[in-house]
Amino acid sequence: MDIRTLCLGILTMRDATGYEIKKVFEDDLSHFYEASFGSIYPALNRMTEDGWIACKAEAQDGRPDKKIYSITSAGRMAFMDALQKKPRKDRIRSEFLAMMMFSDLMVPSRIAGLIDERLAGLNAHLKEIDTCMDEAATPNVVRFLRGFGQAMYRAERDYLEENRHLVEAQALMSRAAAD
Amino acid sequence: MDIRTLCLGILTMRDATGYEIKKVFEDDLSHFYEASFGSIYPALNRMTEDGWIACKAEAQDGRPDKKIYSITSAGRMAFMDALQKKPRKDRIRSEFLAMMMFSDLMVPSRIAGLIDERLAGLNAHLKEIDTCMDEAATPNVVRFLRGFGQAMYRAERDYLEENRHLVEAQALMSRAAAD
DNA sequence: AGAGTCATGTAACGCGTTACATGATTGT
DNA sequence: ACAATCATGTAACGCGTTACATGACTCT
Repeated sequence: MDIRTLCLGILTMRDATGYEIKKVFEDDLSHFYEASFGSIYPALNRMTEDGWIACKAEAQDGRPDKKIYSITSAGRMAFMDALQKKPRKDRIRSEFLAMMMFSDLMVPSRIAGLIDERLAGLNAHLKEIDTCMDEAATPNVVRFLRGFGQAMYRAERDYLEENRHLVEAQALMSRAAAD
Repeated sequence: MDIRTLCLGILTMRDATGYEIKKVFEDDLSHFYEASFGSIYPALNRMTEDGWIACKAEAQDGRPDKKIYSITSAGRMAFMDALQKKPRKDRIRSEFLAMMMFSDLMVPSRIAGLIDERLAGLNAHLKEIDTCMDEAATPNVVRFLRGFGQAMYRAERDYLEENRHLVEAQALMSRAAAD
């Protein structure tokens, strides 16, 4: 499921511009996917060529024409096919954890700083989810996805708080051994 | 932190061949990073050119020469620099969750099947971690990383078990409304 | 005054996956 | 017999990021 296919999926839900699709990525998918304009706009152009989506341009003053995309029946079929394929393994890439692996090459204050920043980020995410979870009118699916993010962030926060000593103590021991 | 830099980091811990580096990715980093030979071997070649690592070839019979890489002082400095940069945001890409977003386009049995498979995968991961967590002689850092994976897998399992109804019920309701 | 929102795009570039190529040895 | 382990690599290709280009309107 590349960005292209995901854009197509979003267009099964409603007509949208590239700009609006980006917002769906930010609002609903941000915890487990991201996409930049540099990938969204070319994706839309290509799918238009392929006949999977159609585009109506709306003139605006002082801004580029607004291009409202809608899915075609060929596009809808293509997306249904994509939903029948088995999802591939998650791709995760965490530089934070990769750095933790080398904690014995860092001074303790650096390790602590990294973990503190990470926790701050997690708490910020959680706060943000909390504020938008209250809103009624949120579809169940979006609730499910947001709740998923929430559960993961909480689990990570709890784990870090309880286990940071494993990397922080390790650094102290390596330094002690070096003396 | 690209694959190249991570290979360099692994070589701060011990000399290794490309093949062995791949195993470190599989054993210690698999929960939040992955790398294929197609990225590891070119990375090693390039870092050799750059003078960050050095290579000793060992002849073998019936197999390609074993190339044992070791980090140079220039390489060690480069890696220390990398550890001072602030880690970039995690990159996550979950096709499973992306598909869940479109649960109302799938028949209930398909949704249930996807979730069941996902749970099976999570349980398999957890089982695997359980078996290798017992081993003494596992460094604290590796414990920390494995424990991290464990905590995440458990959190996801629990979340899915408790909240799958949100996507499964949604599908039923959409279908009911369509009747 | 400055940040943020709306709105589209292109071009270069790097990164990494995938598939291919080779082939002996060891374990089930 | 068959799969897995050991061991290295290349080439094509796609995907996506990043930076750049443009510019008005609105909120603080």
